[in-house]
Amino acid sequence: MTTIPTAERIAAAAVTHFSSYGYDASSLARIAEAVGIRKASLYSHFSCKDDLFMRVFAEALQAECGLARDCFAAEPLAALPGSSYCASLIERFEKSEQLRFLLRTGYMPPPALEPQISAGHEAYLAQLQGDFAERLGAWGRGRLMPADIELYGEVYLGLVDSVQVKLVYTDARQAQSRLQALQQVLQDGLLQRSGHGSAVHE
Amino acid sequence: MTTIPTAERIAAAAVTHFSSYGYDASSLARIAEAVGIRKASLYSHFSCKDDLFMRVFAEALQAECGLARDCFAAEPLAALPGSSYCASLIERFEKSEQLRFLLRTGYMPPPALEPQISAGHEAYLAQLQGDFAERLGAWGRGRLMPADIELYGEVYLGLVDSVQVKLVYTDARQAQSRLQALQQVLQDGLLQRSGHGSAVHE
Amino acid sequence: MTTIPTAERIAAAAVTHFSSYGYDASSLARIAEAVGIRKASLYSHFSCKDDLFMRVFAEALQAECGLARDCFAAEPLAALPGSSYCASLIERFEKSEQLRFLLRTGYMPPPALEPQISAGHEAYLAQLQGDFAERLGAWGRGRLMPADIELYGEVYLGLVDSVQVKLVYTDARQAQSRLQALQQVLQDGLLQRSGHGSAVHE
Amino acid sequence: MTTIPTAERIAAAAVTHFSSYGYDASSLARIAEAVGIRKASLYSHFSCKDDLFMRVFAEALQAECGLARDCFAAEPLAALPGSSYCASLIERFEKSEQLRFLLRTGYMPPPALEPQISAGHEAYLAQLQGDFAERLGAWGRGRLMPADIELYGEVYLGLVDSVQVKLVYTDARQAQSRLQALQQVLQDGLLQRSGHGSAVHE
DNA sequence: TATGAATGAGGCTTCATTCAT
DNA sequence: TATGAATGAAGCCTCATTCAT
Repeated sequence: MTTIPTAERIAAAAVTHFSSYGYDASSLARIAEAVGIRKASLYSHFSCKDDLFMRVFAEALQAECGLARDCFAAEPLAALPGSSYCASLIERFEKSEQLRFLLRTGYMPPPALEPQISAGHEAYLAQLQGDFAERLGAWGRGRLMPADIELYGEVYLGLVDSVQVKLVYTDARQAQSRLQALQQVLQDGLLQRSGHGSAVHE
Repeated sequence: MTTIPTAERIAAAAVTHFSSYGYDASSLARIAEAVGIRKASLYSHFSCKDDLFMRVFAEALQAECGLARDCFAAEPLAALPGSSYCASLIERFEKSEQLRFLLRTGYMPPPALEPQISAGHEAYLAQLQGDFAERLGAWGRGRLMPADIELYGEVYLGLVDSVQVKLVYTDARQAQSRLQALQQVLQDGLLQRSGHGSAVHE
Repeated sequence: MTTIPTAERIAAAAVTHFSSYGYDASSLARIAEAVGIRKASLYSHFSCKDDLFMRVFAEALQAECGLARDCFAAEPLAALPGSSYCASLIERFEKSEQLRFLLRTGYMPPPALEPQISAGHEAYLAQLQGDFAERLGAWGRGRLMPADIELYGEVYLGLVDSVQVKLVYTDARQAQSRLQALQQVLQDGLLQRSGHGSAVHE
Repeated sequence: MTTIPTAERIAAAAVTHFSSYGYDASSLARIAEAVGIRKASLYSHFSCKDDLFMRVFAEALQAECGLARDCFAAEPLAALPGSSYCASLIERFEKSEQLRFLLRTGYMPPPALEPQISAGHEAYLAQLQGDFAERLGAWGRGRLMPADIELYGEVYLGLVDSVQVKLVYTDARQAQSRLQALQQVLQDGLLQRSGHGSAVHE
């Protein structure tokens, strides 16, 4: 029987609120209420609202980076590179408050925190691109030129953004059909460039 | 010598503030100050903050829909369908407060206004998809199957989302390279499906 | 086909609002809205809120005084003095916005208007007492002493206040039963003092 | 040396203001000022203006009910039933802010609070009537019929209302003469009905 | 007579934060 | 670690009133 540390419960409540209402419309009073403590008690764990926000952001980002890495690592060589992670995104979106928080508050962070948020986001995207490139290299078995790898890396990031937008805007179902469409075109292009005949299927 | 009506000046200031700080962090006091009137005077023109927000949103959306339509209408038949509009997006983003407002506040609208915002956004996307499909049909000269048109319509929306995200997140330069990458793949696919040889260029 | 002058329509709307919400909670904006004109137009008819209030108050008071006078004048000599007016109060209360206004805003007038309101109210009560005394003299056919007439005049005002309070607080039905109880006792006393035997009825 | 808790000082200031100006014309800013704290500090003790109002109302009502009960309990059996409480009302009115608040804000409570206010008021009246009836039974030594007791209960409430109205409207002196007049008639009636000869005095 | 626009004052309420306990 | 109380700043909005048209 372990009790969850207060700081963690605060972070969890914060994720929920920031994700639902954004930074400005989330009030420390309501977060405290959700945790079941008084407003002033928050300051025993976090120095200010920004601190709380940045900690949950960093946590969520790190978690996402870890999951992404795992997805890429576990992906079969023959699979369309990066497809596991996209599937994972869609699958997790409705279950994971943390993921929703990450995607929703990436847009329009409080101006004061923008630099750190952006830096974190870029690191995440860089990792994705790197993982994808590595995977793509293996998938292409040397038949893809560096320029192709770079091109498709960019395309892959666009695909991820697009899926994320669809998740945030609408829902998992529509994100799924968008993913399929984009992956179809991505795959067609890759097969063509990697010298496969047009008859080769996924 | 015409003077700009106060209501329009308010709307303009509102677009600036909402675009820069978001709905919650934009205060009517500062908007009034930017216009050069007193806070209470706003209420001679708008019934409340939400009303002001929705009006500038509707205006921005309508303007964007009009510009999109114009782009598609003026696009050469041989051009990659929808490329004019994407170019227009990137070109206008840094100049047009209204466009920035539209893209930035599409994400995380105030919960109370979410339904109307979403409805507007969906209409915009539907128009884009319709215009693209029509253009694509003409471009393909009957060699594209309906399923292809549908597939690439979805892909085109993904491309637009992706470019918009890149604009909002980072800047026009990165949005431009992403656009090029995605258009490259889009074009490759279209050429292949429409039976053009690989030598055929846009 | 005659049109009702705007000033009268304003007064009518004002009576409704003041009666329902009191002076402070009644806003000129909503009164204007009820009339179907703009707020500023009110000032073409009344110089300020207090002026409007005092005019409808004076009107209501005058109307009530007139009705009271009529009630007393038309009352059969044998009737319990003042009973007609009390019956009239109860009967009119639910139909007459003006009466409700008078009774409700008599209590707690805006401090600035208190002197005038009080003066008006006292004049109304004085008239009631005078009319009652005259009627009572006739009813008693000289068998009541001046001290009795004075005593019962006070009692009658108490009865009226009490009925009015019951109307304002609760409803006509309860005001009716209170009236009956008080009149019973009033009558018993009068009969006794005027030397009637206990068999004499109203 | 005990310090008065802030919440109580707020309540006291609120009673003063509500009693003097009514609900709408009383501002939290001025109440806070009277207490010597900042406006925002009020919210450490009361959740909103209505909450503050209802709390002081409940307190005042409870106090009044207690005092009424005490008056009836301490009243000599031979005294005119309920006369002690009426005397107490008149005596306290000018000294007790709480009593003035209760009587003044019973009329025209803020519409949103009307139900609770009314319920409280009715409970108070019911208690009065009950206490009076019990006292009257003892006073009559079995010579009063139940119908008489009921009749005079209603009359007593009318008497109380009438005295309260006179207190609120005018002053203690006039309330006193009204009380005397009404009590005279009440007593006359009771003596007659309880079979006392006309020579029996109070 | 009517009104659109403007305004100073002020309404209630919430905010993040501090501090003594 | 937790909290009750306090607070300055700021939030949105409504008020009665004025004035030029």
